[in-house]
Amino acid sequence: MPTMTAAQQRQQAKEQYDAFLAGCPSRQLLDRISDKWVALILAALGSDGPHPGEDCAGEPRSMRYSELSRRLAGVSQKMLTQTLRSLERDGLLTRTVTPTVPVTVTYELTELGLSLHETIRGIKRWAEAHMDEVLANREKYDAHASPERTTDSKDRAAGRR
Amino acid sequence: MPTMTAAQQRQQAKEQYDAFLAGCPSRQLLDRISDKWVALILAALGSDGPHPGEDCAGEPRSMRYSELSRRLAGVSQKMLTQTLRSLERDGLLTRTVTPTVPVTVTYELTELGLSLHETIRGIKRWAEAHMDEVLANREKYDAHASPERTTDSKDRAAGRR
DNA sequence: AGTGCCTACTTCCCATTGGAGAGTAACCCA
DNA sequence: TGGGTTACTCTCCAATGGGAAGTAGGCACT
Repeated sequence: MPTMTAAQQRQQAKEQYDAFLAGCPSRQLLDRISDKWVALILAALGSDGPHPGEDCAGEPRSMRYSELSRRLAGVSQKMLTQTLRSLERDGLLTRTVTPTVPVTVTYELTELGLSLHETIRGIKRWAEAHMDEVLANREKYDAHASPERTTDSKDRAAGRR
Repeated sequence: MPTMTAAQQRQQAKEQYDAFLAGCPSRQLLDRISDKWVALILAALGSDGPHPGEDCAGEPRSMRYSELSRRLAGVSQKMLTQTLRSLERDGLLTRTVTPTVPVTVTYELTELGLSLHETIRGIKRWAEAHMDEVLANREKYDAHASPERTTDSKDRAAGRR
């Protein structure tokens, strides 16, 4: 068996942490929320204008599947269905089927979903306020990293442990 | 040739939207933030206690690679490195290399990263406040969906298979 | 009656993503 | 000189997600 001392520690720490993770619902939710499309669907149903200028139209309303599909056109139908189902499962939105001429399925935020939407709006605001800053940093980083590697040669005098 | 009228509309809408997406930095940032590990790294560097009880230890501090790796043990080394790099690129944290005996690399939130962390903390709070509710909804949904399909008789018109 | 199109999915296929784990460079200690 | 450290990097492989096509129920038109 190959010796492992540091790796062992790491493994141990990991198992402890994993156990903690399994029991930590806030972490589970964080993962759920961190889904790429959840935020967009919430934003759409919460009636945030998709345009950065208008922060929010304010009134959340129900939308049909096709309407959502149009609004978040980047999403595949598969993902849209999947995400909507999981959000319904979590009680963040309701799915209503009306047997009209062509079936009509509408989705609407619940109170719970609405409260999450409010929270997420904070992130949207942050993004709008700081995106140019981030973009600038990104460009600077790319420009600097290409010619010379990330190698900083300035701190060369420190031999301690 | 196969005719497509509704599909055509959809495609058109999609292209319009995609064009919009490309030009919308807030959306780009949303995607970046929605990364599974970004929030966790920010939380770690922002010194949120990993335990749900203690909301936040308050003072953000710099951490070494190995320390982060231990703290977010669920993350693979690859992902950790990758995510840290992208966050550095965006100017959300700084990476400092000290050529000690074994190299020491420390990561620290910038002011920008700190402000984002504050925003994300709101989500953490939401998760902690509502997770039990979500969990309850989820169970109810699963319990109801298992014996009979989601089919509420009128769902039948929706055409599932 | 038959053809065609509608909505809201579902299914198949394949490219990309992410995890596990081993390997690497530079350096010290015994 | 061999082992051990940190912070990565690389390779292999399974899972995820997108694109496109298929499907079910049903009306409208001919």
